[in-house]
Amino acid sequence: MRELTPEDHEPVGRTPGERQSGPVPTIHDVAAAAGVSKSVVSRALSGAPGVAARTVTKVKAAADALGYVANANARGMSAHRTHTLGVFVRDAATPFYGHLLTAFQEQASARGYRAVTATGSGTFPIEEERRALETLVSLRVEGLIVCSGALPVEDIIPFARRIPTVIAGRPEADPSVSSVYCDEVGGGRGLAERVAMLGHRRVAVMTHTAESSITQSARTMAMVERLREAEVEVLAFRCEDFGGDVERADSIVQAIVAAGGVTAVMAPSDSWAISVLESLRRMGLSAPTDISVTGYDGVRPFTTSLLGITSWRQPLSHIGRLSVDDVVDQIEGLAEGARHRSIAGELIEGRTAAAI
Amino acid sequence: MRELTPEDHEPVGRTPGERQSGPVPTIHDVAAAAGVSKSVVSRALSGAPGVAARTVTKVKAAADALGYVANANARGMSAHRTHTLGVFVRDAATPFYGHLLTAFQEQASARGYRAVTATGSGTFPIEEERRALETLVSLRVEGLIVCSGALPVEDIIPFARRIPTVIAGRPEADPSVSSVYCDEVGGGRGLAERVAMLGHRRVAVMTHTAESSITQSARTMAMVERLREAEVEVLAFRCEDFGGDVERADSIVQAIVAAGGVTAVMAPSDSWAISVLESLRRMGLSAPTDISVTGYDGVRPFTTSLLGITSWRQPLSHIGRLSVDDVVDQIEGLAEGARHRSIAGELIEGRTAAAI
DNA sequence: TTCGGGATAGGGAACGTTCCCTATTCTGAG
DNA sequence: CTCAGAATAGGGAACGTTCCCTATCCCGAA
Repeated sequence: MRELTPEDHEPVGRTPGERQSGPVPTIHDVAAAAGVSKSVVSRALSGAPGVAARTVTKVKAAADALGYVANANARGMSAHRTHTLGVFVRDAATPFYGHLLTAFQEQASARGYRAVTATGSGTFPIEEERRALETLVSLRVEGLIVCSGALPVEDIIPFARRIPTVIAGRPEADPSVSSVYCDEVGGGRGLAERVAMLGHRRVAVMTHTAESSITQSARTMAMVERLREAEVEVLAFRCEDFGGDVERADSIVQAIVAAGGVTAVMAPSDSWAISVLESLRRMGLSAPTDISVTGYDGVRPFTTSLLGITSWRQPLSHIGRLSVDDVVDQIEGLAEGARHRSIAGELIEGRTAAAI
Repeated sequence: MRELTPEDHEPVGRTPGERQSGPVPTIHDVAAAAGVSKSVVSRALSGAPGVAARTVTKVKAAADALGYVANANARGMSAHRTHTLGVFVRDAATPFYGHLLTAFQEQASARGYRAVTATGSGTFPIEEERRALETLVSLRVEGLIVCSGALPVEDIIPFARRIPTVIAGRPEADPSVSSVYCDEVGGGRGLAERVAMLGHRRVAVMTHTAESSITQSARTMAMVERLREAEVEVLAFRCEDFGGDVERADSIVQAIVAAGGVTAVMAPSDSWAISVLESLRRMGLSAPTDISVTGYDGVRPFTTSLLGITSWRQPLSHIGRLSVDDVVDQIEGLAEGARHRSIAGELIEGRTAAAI
């Protein structure tokens, strides 16, 4: 995208600001308007018993008229409950995290909680992620859902000791934090099995180290393992970055082609698979004619039939739902201790991988 | 995606929960640990003057040792400031909103604010969106950024009267609320001009009503207008849903093909364009050979060269940045009143639209 | 008529901060 | 040695709620 200059945005108009109604009304304002005490207002609006029906009506009318919205900060202080879940996702712009976010929000409200989200950006330094969790804690959220392929579990544990926490979307087996994830080993192996069954004997796997992505390293290790079991020759290529960076992809694909005889490339994500396919295209090659390509994640819009990526689908809405259930169960004392749940994914039969 | 059964997730393990360290420490705990008063702790940690250097060191050490994180609720109450911006996006799973979210977060932290996000899901009823804004207000955010193609401005104005507010990513000219958006008229017209220049004389435009999407109706109206100016015959097809729903797309595309002689389809978004391309594919047709197709938005991953969608790019990170600047300027009294800023987008020359 | 007791309303403390104001300590000049 | 005044520390109110406890009201029964 070209850099936009200041000239690109034209002020269309501006009107003098008349912020009305003065400061935000408090419970005292409502009490005064309704001619009752603040205690009565509190009970009337929260539906607590001990208030006459006609008083409730009167109070509600006064609250509506003033546009009263109770101060959640004060409520949190006094009631020692915020009914809020803190969600951290590494990169909201990625469809993978975006879908998780939506699932969290839906299930949280189904369970009677609000979800407050803090986000990073793809290139977030780890230290910033820790600070984001701290921000969430400062809001006194009652539970924490952490979605980051990068933040080490040791950085999460201190928070988990204080607040019910779940690590979502990545394999984690630490006994002190709950986790919900799509079975990465099963997924990596399943997809690799498919590639082996298609008859490929020399396969390039794009790998991560655990430092750069805990999730993706687990699945790519499983791919390598399963391919080797099928006596397939495996060539590993490091791709430490998160999404598919153009130059990175180009150089990796060139190296793969230069290695000679490779008939399939297994990318660690759909995003990377797209970058690989783009690189191949630039080199005048295409999948699966010249070389097979697989992705991983299986989330819209990557799954469009136009691209037909052969991939492995992670049931994100299910992961989201179970994650929220886990923290809420912890909060409400319905569950004791950390639980680890691994959910099965499934193969997406695309058109980018074919028999040799 | 098939429905996952409970059998799909296997508990991997569970350990007895030992939530340590008791309740979250307060400023009093830190004060006791450091052997000073709470006032000194407050000043030491906030960097306020009037505390001896060695006391600051001592207090910080005590706070670290206890894992003290100040209660933002209490701080907000006392200081009458929360340094928090409330962001509402309609559907976090959509790359369009996801990118905006990232931009908001980055610019907010650059300006010294934290951003708290509330999300809907594509099918959010309007009433729920209003409640989400109320939730944000209850947190006493200092500013509000609203991103929803659907929520009518009348529902936003009551909030804008109380709190600095900006409507982001959609054209809005109401004098009482700021807005930042990509020039929808310029974009719709620019893309239509391109289609006309390619020689198309009979074009299908997929339109929205303002009720279903304020943003998309503005751009499609501009498309229709510009095409008519070029004396191109325009056939309008309603597509009230938000993203590209498969059956919906199929029936619309069938209607377009049945209309006969249409050489180009202008979709209201890239998401819809993909659905249209998929439908065409199912019908054995392809773009641009049989019919040209254009999208709108120009955001990753829709912009992949593999799809090569002819589209119009909205500079989302720029929109995000200016939106945050606008609310923050309002909060800090650097700007008086509502401002409307329209930012130019640009044509993406793809391969799905060609000369007739 | 009086009184008990249920229904309803009000008062006040507490939550964890910040911020203002006062108390104490320290320093150096006269 | 005394004292002014700066530097530093501490005390207390306030923020807007909730929640517990007490006060008031009203009704019916004795």
